[in-house]
Amino acid sequence: MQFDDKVPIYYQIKNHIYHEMMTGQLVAGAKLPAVRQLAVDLTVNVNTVQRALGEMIQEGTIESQRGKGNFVTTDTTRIAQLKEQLVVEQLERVYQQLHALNLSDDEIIASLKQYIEQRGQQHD
Amino acid sequence: MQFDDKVPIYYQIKNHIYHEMMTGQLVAGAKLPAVRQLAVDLTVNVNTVQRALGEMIQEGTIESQRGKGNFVTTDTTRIAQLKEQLVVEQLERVYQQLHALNLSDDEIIASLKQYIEQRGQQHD
DNA sequence: TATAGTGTAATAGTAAAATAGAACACTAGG
DNA sequence: CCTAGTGTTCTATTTTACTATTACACTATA
Repeated sequence: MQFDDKVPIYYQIKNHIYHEMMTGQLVAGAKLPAVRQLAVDLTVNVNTVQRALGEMIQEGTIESQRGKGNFVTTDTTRIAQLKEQLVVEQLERVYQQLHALNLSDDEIIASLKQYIEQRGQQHD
Repeated sequence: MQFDDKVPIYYQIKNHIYHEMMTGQLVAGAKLPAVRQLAVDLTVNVNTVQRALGEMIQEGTIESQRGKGNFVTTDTTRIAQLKEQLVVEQLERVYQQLHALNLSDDEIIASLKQYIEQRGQQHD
């Protein structure tokens, strides 16, 4: 996996797992790969994986069972809340950043539309 | 100034100065505060300021004159290009992140609109 | 009960970012 | 020429993220 060196790896691992939860690669109650396997897959150290998982356990996203493995929470409401929270965090950040570049509300929306339209002509 | 501990301070200082350039607090050709003064203003070490400025000098955003000070480039085209680049970088990031959370193109635009509308009812 | 697979924890070492402090180089003005 | 204000550079130290390695704790099962 390739990482952005501007943000901590353990933080990017969290986002990676969120991604798999939101896209259905990891459904509610599903067992995650073993921490040592994740470390190999992501080409990082076990402790770095553990740090990411530790925070997710703290926030109730995944549940740990010693000797068995780590599992996505079965609380689907919790997962839905998490997704909403992650989306809003992204929106807040981009809004703040573009606002700081002196773009108006309308310009922010327009620039995103334009970006996605142009992107659609080149990708997918 | 308050910093996000998830990203290097020198990097946030660059964004801070970009912000002032884009909002007209620092016009083309304007003299920046002395590095030691900036360090005080931002409650940060001189070397950290210098690292941020060094990168901006490299990319042609500001020009350094030993003994005189640091100045915003007079090349307004360069500044306009920079703004466009910074905007696109933000759009790319938020698009990638929201796409990773399984939002469609339309959902991404809709969620941003909704966020800005709701925000407008509470702020400014 | 032995063993393999799992999570957890602790120690030690490396690298990058940031800090603190000092020194050096240049400019302008008295 | 001297001095104050500026950018520039250097060394040393601290902190944080990450890595490497090992050990421990628990579970399932042959």
